Amino acid sequence: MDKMQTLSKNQQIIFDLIDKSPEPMKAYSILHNVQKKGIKAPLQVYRALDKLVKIGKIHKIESRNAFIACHNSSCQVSKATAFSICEICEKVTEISSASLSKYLTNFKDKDGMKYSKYNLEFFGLCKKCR
Amino acid sequence: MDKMQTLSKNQQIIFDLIDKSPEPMKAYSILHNVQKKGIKAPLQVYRALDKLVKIGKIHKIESRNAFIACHNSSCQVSKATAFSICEICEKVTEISSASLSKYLTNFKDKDGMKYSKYNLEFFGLCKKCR
DNA sequence: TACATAGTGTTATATTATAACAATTTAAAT
DNA sequence: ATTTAAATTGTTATAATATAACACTATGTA
Ligand SMILES: [Zn+2]
Ligand SMILES: [Zn+2]
Ligand SMILES: [Zn+2]
Ligand SMILES: [Zn+2]
Repeated sequence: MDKMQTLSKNQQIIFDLIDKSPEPMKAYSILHNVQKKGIKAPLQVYRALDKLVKIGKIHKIESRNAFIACHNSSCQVSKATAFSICEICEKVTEISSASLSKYLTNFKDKDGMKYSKYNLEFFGLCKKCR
Repeated sequence: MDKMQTLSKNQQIIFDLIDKSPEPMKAYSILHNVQKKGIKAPLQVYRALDKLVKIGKIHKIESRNAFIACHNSSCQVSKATAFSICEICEKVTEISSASLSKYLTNFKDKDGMKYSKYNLEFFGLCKKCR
């Protein structure tokens, strides 16, 4: 099912950085970190981010304007994403729950409408911060 | 349960504008619309927006950086929000589903952790756009 | 009154993201 | 192999979103 994607040079550099990061990274922090590798302009970063999001290698944490690598093969190329976010230390974890994704994928609103995509962000305190 | 909140002058002006709008409003569009009422600076808008979000009178649509009035008394002061977003016309509707909110409010992750807050955004095509 | 809390007005600045244009690389199709 | 289309890159400039810092004013409450 997963079509193998060959990343371009910039895409690979930026994906590797995000993938190694223990926390979500912001675009300009990414830029700062890849300037030594020749990526000099915001647009170069944003273009790679757009593509990486599109193919599901990373996700955007909308409430934080930050990006994390996907470690959940079942998240259907960014069509169904769920995260937990600690409001103190800002730790973000991708939630991988079959029952949750089943519930949301099948959810219908009052008019019987089903949706093609969703993003869910939970907030609370992580283990450490409680 | 709902404690009556008296809005300040700026808060009331900005809430009224958002409440009357048929679509989510962006901060600088709000600014533009209230300048004739004496609100001249972005910060005045953002401060009012922060407070209105905090007390649950409006919600922020994170994926769009836009704000809509809450019309759902059951959304527990912005602790549990769900929206449907049309990817063509950008129409946004607040979802009011007891079963959905029950499911998400009670959701526990793998470590048995419950969360104090969530925000869910569904994407698809609205009736008109299909 | 005295005090604390919330709100206001203002200027400046930080952060996040896209427009526009020219060139190059890559992948397919003939 | 040559042509063609699509994707990617590099670059400068600019748009859009959001906060810092400071001085002052209004409001609630002990
Ligand atoms: Zn994922
Ligand atoms: Zn934490
Ligand atoms: Zn609401
Ligand atoms: Zn629509």
